[in-house]
Amino acid sequence: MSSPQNQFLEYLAKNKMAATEQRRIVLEVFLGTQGHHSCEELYAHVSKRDSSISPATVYRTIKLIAESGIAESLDFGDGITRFECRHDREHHDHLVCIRCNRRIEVMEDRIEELQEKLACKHEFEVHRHKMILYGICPDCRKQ
Amino acid sequence: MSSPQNQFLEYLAKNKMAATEQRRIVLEVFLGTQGHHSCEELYAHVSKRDSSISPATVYRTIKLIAESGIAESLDFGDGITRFECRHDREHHDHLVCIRCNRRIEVMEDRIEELQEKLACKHEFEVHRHKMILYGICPDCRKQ
DNA sequence: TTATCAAATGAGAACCGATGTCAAGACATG
DNA sequence: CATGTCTTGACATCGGTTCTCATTTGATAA
Ligand SMILES: [Mn+2]
Ligand SMILES: [Mn+2]
Ligand SMILES: [Zn+2]
Ligand SMILES: [Zn+2]
Repeated sequence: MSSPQNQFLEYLAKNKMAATEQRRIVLEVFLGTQGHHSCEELYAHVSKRDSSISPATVYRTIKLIAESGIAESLDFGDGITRFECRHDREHHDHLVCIRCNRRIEVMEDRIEELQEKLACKHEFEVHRHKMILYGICPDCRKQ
Repeated sequence: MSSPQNQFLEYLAKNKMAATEQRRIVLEVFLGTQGHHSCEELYAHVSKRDSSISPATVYRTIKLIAESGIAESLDFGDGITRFECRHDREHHDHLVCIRCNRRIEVMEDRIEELQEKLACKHEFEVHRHKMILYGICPDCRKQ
């Protein structure tokens, strides 16, 4: 498997899009982060590297990065779209603490299997799914 | 179990809120609908009954109806908050067609159980969850 | 009943993440 | 290089929702 940088360049080439300096920088900054980040947060990091890059370019570029398969967009229901890196990572879902917003990443094969069966039963062809469990995390329960 | 009307009145009384004509009408209109409806759609129906009621009141009231437990707010990820009636209905999740937006309601006890176990494993106290499977519905697959 | 006053309403402004517009600038191709 | 298209930064605009505030209404007590 190629590096995310090459994967992105291939995606750009295949779609006849230019490999600009801004796109390279946004990708580098994104790859340098961990967790789930909003465009606003990414823009703050990008600005430190090159303050001339605009928020609009960050919005545009992270969307391309997601379309190339390197990032996944996440919607935790608070009106802010976040992105996380998909490169060399397995699929997972999230537990979200409604007190402190802590997010725990989880994966349960049997749930995934049952989701597929459930869809199959309705002759539905699943492309993706979203499963979020909202509640109180261990730390917040102790308080 | 009392009627949703009484349940709402009890909720209002308990929170020292007035049982206004507008609130009664929005509830009646909401109860008269089936499926998943946005505030804009509800407002259109409410207007037919009483054209003096404002959109803001519909937004405010449906939120109270949800807080009272009669409605549930749904987020299918398209930026529009929808509401569906919870009164005398079991919990369910949704399959969403990314072509025609058709929504199929599903319920799988084993998934619900595994979700609870999964949360338990992380010492997480689940309050609610969201599970949506996005894909192509049977009708759209045939095309 | 009627008076009282906090609560709710309608109208419209404001919010805010995100997208659109467009002239100026940068990239790929020869 | 020169060319033509793509991309960019700046800024306007969008749309669902929330806020603000003067006016009206409903709950409670006289
Ligand atoms: Mn994650
Ligand atoms: Mn439903
Ligand atoms: Zn927490
Ligand atoms: Zn369909």
